[in-house]
Amino acid sequence: MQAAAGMEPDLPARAIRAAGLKVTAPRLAVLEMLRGAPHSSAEDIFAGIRSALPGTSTQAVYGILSAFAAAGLVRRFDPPGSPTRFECRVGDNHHHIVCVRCRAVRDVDCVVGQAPCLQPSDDSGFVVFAAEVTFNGLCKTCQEQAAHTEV
Amino acid sequence: MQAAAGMEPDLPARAIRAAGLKVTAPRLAVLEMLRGAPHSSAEDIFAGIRSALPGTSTQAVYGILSAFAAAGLVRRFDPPGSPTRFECRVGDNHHHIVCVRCRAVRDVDCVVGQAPCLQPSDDSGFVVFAAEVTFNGLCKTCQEQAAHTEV
DNA sequence: TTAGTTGCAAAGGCTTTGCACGCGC
DNA sequence: GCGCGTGCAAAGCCTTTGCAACTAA
Repeated sequence: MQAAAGMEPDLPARAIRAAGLKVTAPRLAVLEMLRGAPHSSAEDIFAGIRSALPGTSTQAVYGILSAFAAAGLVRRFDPPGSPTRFECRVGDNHHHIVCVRCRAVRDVDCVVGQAPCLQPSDDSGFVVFAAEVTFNGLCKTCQEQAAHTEV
Repeated sequence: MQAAAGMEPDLPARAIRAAGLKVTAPRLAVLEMLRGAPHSSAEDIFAGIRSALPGTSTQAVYGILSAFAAAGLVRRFDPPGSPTRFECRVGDNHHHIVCVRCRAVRDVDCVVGQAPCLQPSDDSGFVVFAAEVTFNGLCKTCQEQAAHTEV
């Protein structure tokens, strides 16, 4: 978000249009929210844009996110046991660490490099499009708290 | 765990008891069903054991599966967009290919070997317990059908 | 103008929770 | 006998669907 003179490139609007979708206020709000807060759930986004666009409903957010995901504008991510998250980073095949305690999500790049685990040892006739890697762990904060709890 | 004369080893019962859980008819049925049909959902299992144990309810199945998962007897697997699946294979870190069309699930071992992608490039202070790798693809059958449909 | 989007309402699927009865140990 | 596990009922959360009004193009 760089202030500029005259006409801004307005990246979000361009991205939406480039994806073949119409540019609307709710869509802009959703995309900008997602740029600022990756790994947001539909509910998070709804809460985040509610103040700016009071008329927008949860279902509208779901619809927008579905449209974005279908257009390849955002990527879905389903952490086990919590609602679907969305993020803007698409194209690069990064993965996620999820804290099993506080559900925090963090991006990580795979050790292997560009195309990480895209090659299963035995494809069994499957054609593989993409690989989702989810690391389950404990974030730093939760490690400390868990040490105190001492289960 | 060697087969013995006279008394059957009764693996499922032993496994349940070894996990510190009481052995009951529904639990045996669930575990045996899972041995024969890996990647079953709670609903699948419910349907599978209903004939043998008509009194067992869906909620009971959920409870049993939760207890098994907590005891490390079974492993949960959440394919994006479909209900949670369960499987008996635990300990070995195998992964899954999911057909995006028919939702079929297949086990695969990772290319890397024993501890596949357990080492994220940047752990950010996280302690990683496990890595879930999910390959999204198209199974052989769906490939052929998709070729005809020709989207 | 025209097609795509939004708003509103409602339903749907999957899963969890609460409490009394029953069974394994 | 004791305590865990089950059965039954109900609610909960997340998400999708349907239709009318609206707005971007």
